[in-house]
Amino acid sequence: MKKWVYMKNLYNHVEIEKKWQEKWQEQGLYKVQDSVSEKENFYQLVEFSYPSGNLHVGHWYAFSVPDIFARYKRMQGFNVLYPMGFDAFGLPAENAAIKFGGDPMSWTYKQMDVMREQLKSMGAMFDWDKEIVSCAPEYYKWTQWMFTQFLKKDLVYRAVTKVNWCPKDQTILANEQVVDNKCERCGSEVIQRDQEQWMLRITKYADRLIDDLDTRDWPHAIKESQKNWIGRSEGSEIDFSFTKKYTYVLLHGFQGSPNEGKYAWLKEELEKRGHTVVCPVLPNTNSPKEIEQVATALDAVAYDENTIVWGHSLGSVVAMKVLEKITKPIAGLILSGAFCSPDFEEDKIFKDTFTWDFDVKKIKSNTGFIKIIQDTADDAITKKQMSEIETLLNVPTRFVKAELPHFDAEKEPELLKALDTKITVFTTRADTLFGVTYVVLAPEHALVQQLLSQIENKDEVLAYIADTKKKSELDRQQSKEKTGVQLKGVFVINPANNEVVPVWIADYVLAGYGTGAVMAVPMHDERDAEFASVYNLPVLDRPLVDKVEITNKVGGRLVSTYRLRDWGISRQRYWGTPIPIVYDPEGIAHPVPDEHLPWLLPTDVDHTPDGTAPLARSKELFERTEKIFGKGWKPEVETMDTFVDSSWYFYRYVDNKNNEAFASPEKMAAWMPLDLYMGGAEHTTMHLLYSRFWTKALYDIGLVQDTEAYTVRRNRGLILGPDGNKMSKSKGNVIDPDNIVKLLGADTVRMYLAFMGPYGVTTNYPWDPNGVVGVRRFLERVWKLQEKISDTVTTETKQLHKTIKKMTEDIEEFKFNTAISQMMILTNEWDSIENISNTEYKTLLQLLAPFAPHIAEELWYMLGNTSSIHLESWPKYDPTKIIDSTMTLPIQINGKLRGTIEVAIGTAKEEIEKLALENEKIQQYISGQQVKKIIVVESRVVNIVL
RNA sequence: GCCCGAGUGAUGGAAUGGUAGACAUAGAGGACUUAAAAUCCUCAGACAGUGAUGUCGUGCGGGUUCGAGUCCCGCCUCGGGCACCA
Repeated sequence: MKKWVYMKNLYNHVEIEKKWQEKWQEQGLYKVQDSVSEKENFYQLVEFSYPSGNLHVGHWYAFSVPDIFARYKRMQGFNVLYPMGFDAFGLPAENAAIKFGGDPMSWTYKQMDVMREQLKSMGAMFDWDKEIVSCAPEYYKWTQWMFTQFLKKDLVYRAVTKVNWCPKDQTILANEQVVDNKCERCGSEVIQRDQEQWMLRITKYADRLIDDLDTRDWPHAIKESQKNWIGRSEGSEIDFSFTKKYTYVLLHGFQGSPNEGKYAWLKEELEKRGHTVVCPVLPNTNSPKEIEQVATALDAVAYDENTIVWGHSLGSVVAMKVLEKITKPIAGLILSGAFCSPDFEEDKIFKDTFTWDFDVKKIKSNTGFIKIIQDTADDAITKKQMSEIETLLNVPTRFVKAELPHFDAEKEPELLKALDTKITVFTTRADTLFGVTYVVLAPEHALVQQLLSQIENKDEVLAYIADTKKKSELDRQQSKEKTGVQLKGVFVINPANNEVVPVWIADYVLAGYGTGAVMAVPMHDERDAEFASVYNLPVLDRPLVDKVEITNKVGGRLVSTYRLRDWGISRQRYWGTPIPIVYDPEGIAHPVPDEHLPWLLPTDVDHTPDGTAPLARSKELFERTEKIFGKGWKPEVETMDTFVDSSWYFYRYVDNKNNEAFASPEKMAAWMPLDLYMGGAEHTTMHLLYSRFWTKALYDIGLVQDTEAYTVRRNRGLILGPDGNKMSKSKGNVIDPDNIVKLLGADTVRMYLAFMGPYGVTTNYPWDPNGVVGVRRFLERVWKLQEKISDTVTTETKQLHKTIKKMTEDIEEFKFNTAISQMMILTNEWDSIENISNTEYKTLLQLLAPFAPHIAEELWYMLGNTSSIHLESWPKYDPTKIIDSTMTLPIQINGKLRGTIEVAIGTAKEEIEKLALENEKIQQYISGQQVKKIIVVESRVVNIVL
């Protein structure tokens, strides 16, 4: 840009742009009404911005180029909403506040003030009355409200992520805090536990999120990567039962009997599977005594390594007492509806007839595995009791939903699942089932722990599991050599042909995908083949069968499995939307009722991160909770992922001041779904997927009318530095838009960004400091063309109408670059003619207005107009005026261009053929050769084939 | 490895299967100027030729077609996404 100096006298952009920005604001030129008679609404949106501070070229590209389209649509007669706001929660504000002092809130609001002024310098048609700010209580009130609505619809739940848990310290440990599977601080054995975290059930929508993509006018790339991300694979779950048969002892509870539905049903089901089942009648079931019940249970069977004991309710207490007494270890202990203290609301009759101390050491050493399974909606025992027994035995509880509370239904499939051990594999190749030569479990698979007592090479297996745990995710990904260990002594049966196959563990099988277990078919699967060759496992070439048929035949299930995981939204951070949950003294979570929303983010918090949730340090928050809900109530101290805030913001723009609802149905009906959503490609699998899920969830609850919130989506690319690299301070290639705007004007910057290449494709364009000057020159040319206006000229040039036509078509396709070049072609032509008419020039200004709103407005008023050019309509071309009378037709010989002829439009084919052949130059080429064929493509080409 | 997308002058980029390189930048020459900048005019894919003109030319190799930057097959390179996903 070194050679260019602007001519102050000719066109003073600084003055003009400032003047019009102020006037527009005074006039309220861009105020948007919800409906304007005879105008169709058009809602265009660009992803709102994080208030990071200075506006960079990327912001200009993101917001000012779409403004061209918004203005164009407005001139086309649409009532256009093109709003702006701030995605204001998030980590950078916390970090900045730490770095520069102060608190995240005042820092954020200060940044927003700066950015708002910078955004205004673009001359965009934002209606600032529509602004939204995601960190404002009046906004996050609705984020919280939606969360509680989702909670009611079971779209929110807790507890899925596996975390390291120290049962003594009652705390989550980071991987770094676990040494040799022991707590770094207290030395207790660390267990892997499903930590309760707030999760959103996005996987429930996996199918719809994939299937509805087909209805969208979105870039192919987005659809592909969302599909990829969700990762649906359709296949079968197939059960492989163990060769080993057990003797089950089923112990019923207080006032129970083996004849009750679930016991009888379980007995039948287990016997069907070849096991022996003993179901003793425990004496005096209405007034049970420990001594006689335990004695009866002990007499029921000879307890040995093939015995599995299941105790339900009080039966779980009996079971534990049995385990204290037996002399040699059994295979396993399963407890359901279990407790270890008589801490019931009313005194139970067995309170004093049982003893409530347990020899945990003895119990544990007398059994191969312990499983606890509890009903989330249990009404017989309390959460506290569940937590007590978990702590007592130091075994993670599996929470399930029973058919009836406390597993009191006739049939309880979850119980059968817990009792009947088998390996369930997921496969997309059920057709290869006959070729299975072994089965592989993920080392973390729960079954491995359960099988431990019967594994002959226990030490080797444990060592391998420990090794796997030591490896970081990265390590596991990097080393592709297959490793694994056979679980010696453990075999399963292939349900298709009853062949007995060995079971292995290997870290190439992932616990988090499918069922965490695979059937290995080395004949048809590369990884299985690799593994088989490392460990010399057999490879069987068996005929393929029909997937569906075989799945049904072996009692398997056709299922889809997904790569997509549920969305964990809990953040141990300060600057975010507080999760509107409070806990009662029993520790049960309750949503904060609507009347207490917004559930305010406390301000009395030292937000310096130290790994714990900063809100836990807020005195005010805890006092507020007790004051509203009562003594012993505690607030949730986590905040939400900021992607939650941005999952619904497009609904708020249409009704941003509503205190009664997140948006009124009328306003949503007026504007939603978005007609056009533009944004960065980086949001493809996060924001775009989350917000789609959010919309569908709102739709299912009946809060919105759309299953998809945006009709058309376009991604844009990046603006690179002049050297073709991503702009970064360290590379010294950062273009500061403020400087260029000062030097060349906002109009020039907007238009240059639009001129670089087509918008809406994810191509990255380097900023050319010289290129931007070309656009400035063009604007000056337009300015100077005023001098050529003459009242005596009334004819309109053909080129003008061609320009209108081409620009209209190009803008519709976001090809602003060719639209601009067409304007340049027009002005280049005008440069070479003497005079132009007033109306022609006015039309040019109208065409220019969306691109360069300030200069167009200035010139418009200079022509004597008294109302804004931005209230004008987009020009229409006259089709009769673009018809040429003659045209140049290329003549090819054998497809090679050899000359051109001028012909009148509408000349008959025969005549064109004749003219072509008569052409002097063409004659030279033909010179005596035989013309085989002449192809005349109307107003395109003539091809002579020799 | 798998799945997308893209390869056109010195550069950004134009081209419903029909005159490849519009428009713009950079470049060369000229006009204006004491001079420079700005502005205006002209040239400009490569090679050969004084020239008219010819040959070649859209990542590479094939193919379809009267005709291919564009469609098909096989590669190469770059960019993006996913990745031991069963």
